[in-house]
Amino acid sequence: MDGVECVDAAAPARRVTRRRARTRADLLAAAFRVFAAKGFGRVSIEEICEAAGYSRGAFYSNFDSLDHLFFALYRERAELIAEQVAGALALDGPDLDVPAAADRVTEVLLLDRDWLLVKTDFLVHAARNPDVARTLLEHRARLRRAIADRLDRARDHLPLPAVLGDAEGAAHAVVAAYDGVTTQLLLDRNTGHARAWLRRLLTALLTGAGGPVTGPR
Amino acid sequence: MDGVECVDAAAPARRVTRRRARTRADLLAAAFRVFAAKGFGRVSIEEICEAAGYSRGAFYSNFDSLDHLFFALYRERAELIAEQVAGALALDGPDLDVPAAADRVTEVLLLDRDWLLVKTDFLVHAARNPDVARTLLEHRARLRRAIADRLDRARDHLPLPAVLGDAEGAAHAVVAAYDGVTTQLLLDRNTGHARAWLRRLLTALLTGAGGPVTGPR
DNA sequence: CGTATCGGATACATTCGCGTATCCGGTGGC
DNA sequence: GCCACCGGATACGCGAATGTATCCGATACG
Repeated sequence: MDGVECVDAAAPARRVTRRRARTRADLLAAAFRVFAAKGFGRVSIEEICEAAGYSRGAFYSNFDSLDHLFFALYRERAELIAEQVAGALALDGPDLDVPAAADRVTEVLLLDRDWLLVKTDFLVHAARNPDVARTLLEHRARLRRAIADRLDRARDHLPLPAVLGDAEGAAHAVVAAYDGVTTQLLLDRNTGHARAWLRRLLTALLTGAGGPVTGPR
Repeated sequence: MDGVECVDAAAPARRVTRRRARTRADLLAAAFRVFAAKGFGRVSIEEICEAAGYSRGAFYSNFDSLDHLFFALYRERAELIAEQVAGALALDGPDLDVPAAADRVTEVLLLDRDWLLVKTDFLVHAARNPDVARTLLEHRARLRRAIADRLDRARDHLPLPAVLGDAEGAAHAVVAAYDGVTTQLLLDRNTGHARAWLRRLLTALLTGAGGPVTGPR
C-alpha cells in the first residue's frame, strides 16, 4: 500500500558483515522458491524463513516487510535477466539473424517458469501500485531500448515493416509478443510451443515474411 | 489448493429463492469491485460482505470458500465477455475490415481495467493450479475458435501470412497480441496507446501490411 | 392467516500471522 | 586471546480472519 522505498535512506553506513550478506542472500533465494510455488499474497514470512533455515528474527533484521523483500527480489533477478538478454542480443555481427537471436533470447526469457511466475505476481502487484509500476516500466523501457538499438544496428539488412514505425516501435511489438507468449506458457506449461510461437511471431512481425502477396521466401 | 469443483454435485434440488439469487448476485458484484481494487489474496471475506452490505453468514450460506467465489465470478464475467466478443466479430459481412473489427473487439476487451485486473489475478492463480488452468485454457480455446472461424469466413478477401499457418494459428497470434497489449496496459494505464497498439499489431500480423518490400501503404 | 422452512445476522472459539523486545552465541577488531 | 558488538533465536502479546453454531425475521405455501 505505502510507496516502497528503493533506497535505504537513513542507513548510517551499515558495516556489511560477511555473515549478514549470506543470510540475506539465503532469504532471497528461499523467497524466490516459495513465491514461485505459492504466489505472493499466499506466502507468510515464516514460510520463507523456514525454507531458508532461519527464524523470523533474521528476516526482520534484514528486511522491513514482505513487500520490501519482494521488491528487492524482483530488482535482483530482473537485473540479472536484463544482462543476460543484452548479452544474447550482442552476440552476432551487424546483420541480425532474427530466428537465431529469438532462440537465444527465448532461452533466457522463457525457460525458467519460476521466474515467469514471480514476474507475473510482480506485474499484478505493480498494476495496483503506481510507484511499483514505475519501476517495472523502467525495466521494460531499458529492455526495449536494448532491442531497438540492436534492430537499428541491423536496419540495413533488416528493413522493418512500416506499420510498426521506427525501431523503438518494433521493439515495443517484440515485447508485446513476448508478453503474449508468456501468458500462454504460464497456462499450458509447454515451453516448446512457446519458443516456436515466439519465433513465429517475431519473424512475422519483424520481417513481414510470408505475407499474403509475397511469394515463397 | 484442492481442485475447485465446478458443479454442485450433491445439491438435492435446491429451490432457488428469488431472495437468495439476489444476495448471491450482490456478493459477486461486490467481490468484483473489491478484487479489482485490492487483488485476490489481499482480500478478506469480511471485506466483500461489507462492500455488499451483508454479513459473513450470508457469504457462507452462498459459497464454500473465497476460492469458490472467485472461480464463480470469473466464469460469470468470462462468459459475458465471450458473448460480447462473438457479437462484435459477427457484425460485418463476409469481408473483414481488420482495423474496424479490432477496434470493436478492443472496445470490449481492453476498456474495463477492472476486468483486466481480475482476469490477471485469475491467470496467476491458474498458473499454479492445473485444474483452474484447464478452465481458463478452455475459455481461451473457445475465443480462438471464434476468431479462427471469423478469419476463415473472410479467407478469400484476407489471405493470411504463411508463417502463422492456418486460421487457427492466426487466431493464436491474435490472442498473443491481445495478451501482450494487456500487460502493457496494466502498467501504463493508457487505454489509447493500448488500442492503437493492438490495432497496429493485428494489422501487421494478419495483413502483413507495410512489409519491408512493399511500397508505401 | 397460520405455519414450516429458508436465509441471513450474531456471537463465539480458535487459529494464524505479525511485530517487538529481549537474550545469547559467534564474529571481527585490536 | 580478550572484548565489544553484531546478528540471529526465542518468547510474548496482539489483532485479524476464519469457520461454526445458534438465533430471528422474512417468505412462500396451504
